[in-house]
Amino acid sequence: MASKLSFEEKYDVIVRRDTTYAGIFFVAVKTTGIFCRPGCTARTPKSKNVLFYDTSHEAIINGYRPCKICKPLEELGATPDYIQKILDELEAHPYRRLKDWDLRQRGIEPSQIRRWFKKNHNMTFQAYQRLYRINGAFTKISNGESITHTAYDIGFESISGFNDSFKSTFDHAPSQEKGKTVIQLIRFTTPIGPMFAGATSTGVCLTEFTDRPMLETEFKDLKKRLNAVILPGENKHLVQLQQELAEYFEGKRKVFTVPLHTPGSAFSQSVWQLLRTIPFGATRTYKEQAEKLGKPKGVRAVGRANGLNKIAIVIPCHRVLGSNGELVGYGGGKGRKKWLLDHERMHAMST
Amino acid sequence: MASKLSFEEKYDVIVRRDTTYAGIFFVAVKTTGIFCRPGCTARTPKSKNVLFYDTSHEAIINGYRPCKICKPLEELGATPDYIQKILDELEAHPYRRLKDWDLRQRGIEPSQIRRWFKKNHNMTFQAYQRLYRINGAFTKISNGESITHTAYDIGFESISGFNDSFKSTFDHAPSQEKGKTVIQLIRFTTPIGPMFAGATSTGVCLTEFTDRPMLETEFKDLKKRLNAVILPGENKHLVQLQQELAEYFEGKRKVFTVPLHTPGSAFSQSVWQLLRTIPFGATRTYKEQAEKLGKPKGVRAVGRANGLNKIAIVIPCHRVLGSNGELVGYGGGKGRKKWLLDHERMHAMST
DNA sequence: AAATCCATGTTCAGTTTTCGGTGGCGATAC
DNA sequence: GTATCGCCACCGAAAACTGAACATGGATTT
Repeated sequence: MASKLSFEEKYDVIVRRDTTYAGIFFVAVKTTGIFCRPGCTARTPKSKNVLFYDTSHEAIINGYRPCKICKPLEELGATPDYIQKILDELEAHPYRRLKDWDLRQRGIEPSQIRRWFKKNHNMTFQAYQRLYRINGAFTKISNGESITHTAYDIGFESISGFNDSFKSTFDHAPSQEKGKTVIQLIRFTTPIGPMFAGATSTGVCLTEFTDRPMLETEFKDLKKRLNAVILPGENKHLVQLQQELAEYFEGKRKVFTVPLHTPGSAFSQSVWQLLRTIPFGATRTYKEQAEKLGKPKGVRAVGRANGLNKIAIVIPCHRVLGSNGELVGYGGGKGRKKWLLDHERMHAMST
Repeated sequence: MASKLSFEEKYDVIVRRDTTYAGIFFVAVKTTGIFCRPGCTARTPKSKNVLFYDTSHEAIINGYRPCKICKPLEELGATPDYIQKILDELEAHPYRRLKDWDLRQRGIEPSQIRRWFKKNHNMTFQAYQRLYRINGAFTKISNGESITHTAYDIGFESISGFNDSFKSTFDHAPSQEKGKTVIQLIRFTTPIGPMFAGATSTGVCLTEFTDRPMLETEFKDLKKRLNAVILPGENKHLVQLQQELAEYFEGKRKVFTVPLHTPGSAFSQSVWQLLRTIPFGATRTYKEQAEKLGKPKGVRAVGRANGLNKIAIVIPCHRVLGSNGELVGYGGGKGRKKWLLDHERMHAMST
C-alpha cells in the first residue's frame, strides 16, 4: 500500500524545492493567503505557517489565492502564450526561418525563448527550428524530391549549410540517406509534469517525464536499436497517444490501445508484456512478476527490465511494488509513482 | 567599543548553561573552592556564591581547583583519548569495520561512544563509520576504480550490501553519475569552542562553531546549492585551514590564504568579498559596509548577508559592528565576537 | 547529609543493515 | 562473434545496531 506523505515529508519537499511532487499536492501559506506548487521558487515558508491540500480546488475553497510565481492553476509546464504563438507560426509555415531578428520584430527577446527551450526541450530555439525543418526535409527526400531543391525549399541559405545540418542530425550525408528510421518526438503536459513521447511509423516507442534522469540514455538506446534519428514532429500514433493519455488522466481510460514499438531483448519484451496485463488500479510485486514469468529467482532481473521500460504509464511499470508493499524505485520519481497509483485506485471503481 | 558583561549577565550565562561563553570567562564557587567553565552541567550555584575570572590562571592562583566534570584546564571540547584512538584506527584502516564487539574488545562501551557521537556529530558512531567509508568509496569510484573492488576495499563483504549503503547516502546507485559533490567535514577545537569545517575540492565552504543554532540550516543550504552530500572526511584544504586557524588563534596569522568556495547570490558574494578586506584588528560598521557597496540604504541587506556567511573567522563577519560601536549579533554568540575582537586588538601591534 | 544533575552501564524490543543468492544486460576483451 | 565482467528499480533471513528506560554512582552545591 502506497503510504501517504506525512506533514514533515511534504514540508521537506517544499524546503528542497522538489519539483517531482508538483501536481501531487499543494502548499498553502497561512500568513499570506497564497498557495503554491511544490517547487515554487518564492521564499520558503516556515513550517508552522503551511497547510497542505491534495487539490487546488480545496485550497481555493479555503480562501487561498494562487501564487503569481508558480501559477498553480495553469497546467504544469504549459507553454506561455507568446511562445505558443511562435510555435503556431512555425507549424503554419514549416519552412520559414525565424532568426533572432524576427523574434524581436514580434516583441520577443530571443534569450527569453532560448531559455524556455533549453529548459523544456533541452535545446536552443534555433536548434529546435533546424530539427523541425530537417524533419520536413526528410519527408520530402523520402518522397523522392531532389536534394538541392529540397534544401533551398526549406530555407537554408546554402547547400553546404544544409549538408552540415543534415549530417549532424542524421549522421551521414543526405544522398546516403536511405535506411534511417525517424522517431517523431513531441512534448506535452500532464497533471504531474511535462512528458516527451516518441513514435516511429510502427508505434509509440517512448513516453517519459522530461526530467527523468535516464532520458538521454533512452534516446541513445532507441537511436541505436532502431537505427533511427529523433526529430520533433507528430504522427498519427502520437495523436492517438495524447488522446488516450488525456482520457487516462481524467480517470476515464483504463486500457491503452495505441500501437507500441518496443525494441529490446526477448526477456525484456516478456517482462513488458506481462506488465501490460496488470489491470488499472491493481498492483503486483516484483516477486509475483518473476513467478508468473516462470523465473521465481529472477526478481532482480525483472526489476532491471522494469527500469528499462521506456513507455511510462502506457506500460504500467508503476504498478509493481517491493514485496513489503514499498514503492521502491521509479524512473519518474517515487512521488509520481504514488500519484499514479492513488489516481488509479480512486478511479478503479467507476465504470 | 565592545562592552564588558555585567555580573548579572554572566550569572545568567551560567544559569542558561550557555556554552558559547566557554573559554571566554570562568566561574568560581566560593563554597566549594571549585571553578568551572560556563556550560558545566553540575548543579547551578547560587549567585551569592560565585565569582568570575577571565582566565583559568586567575582562578587557580586564587585557590580554586578545576571541576572534575567540565575540566576547565583541558582543551575545550577535545575528543576524549579513547575515542581519538578509535578514530585514528579508522583512518589507518578504513576497511576495518569496528563492530560493537570490537569496541568492547578495546575496552570501550559501545553505548558510550555512541552517545559521544550523537552529541558531537549528531549521528551514531556506526553511522559515522559507515559514512566515512562510503566517502572513501566515492573517491575511489570517482578516480575510476571499479565499483566491485571498491566495495570490498572499504570493508563490505557483499556487493549488494555496499550498493544498499551507497544508495541510501547518495540516492542513486554507484554507477549513476549525477554530478553530486562531496563536502568533507571535520570537527576540531579552538580556545573558544569546537568547530566544524567543510570543504569541497574547490575550497573551504564552511567553518562554524558546533553550537551555532543555524548550523543545520547552513548544511541544508550548502547541500542544495552545491548539489552535495556532507560526509565525514578530510582534504588538503581542510588541512591548510586547520593550520592557518591554529596560527590565527596563536595571534600569528592575520591573513588567510586557504581557497574558499562560497556559493550565494551576487550580492552576498560582494558583501563577503568586502568583509575580507577589513584588516585583522580593524572594525567597520554595517553602515560603512553598505556605503562602500554603493548602497547606503542597504544596511539591513548587508547585515543579512553577513549573517549568511558560513565561513566564520576566515571571512571576518565579526569585524562589523553597529554604528554606535555595539557588538550587535553574531552567529557564534556575542561572547565569541568580543573575544575575537579583543584577541585581534591584542595581537594587531606585533610583527 | 540531602538535593541536584548528569554520565555511565545494562537490558531489551524494535529497526536497520548486511549478506548471499539471483538472472539478465551492456560493455569490454579476446 | 562470443566469453567474461561489472552492475543492479529485489528478497528474506540473520546479524548488528538503536533508543529508551532504568538503576547506579560520582561530582557539586546547599
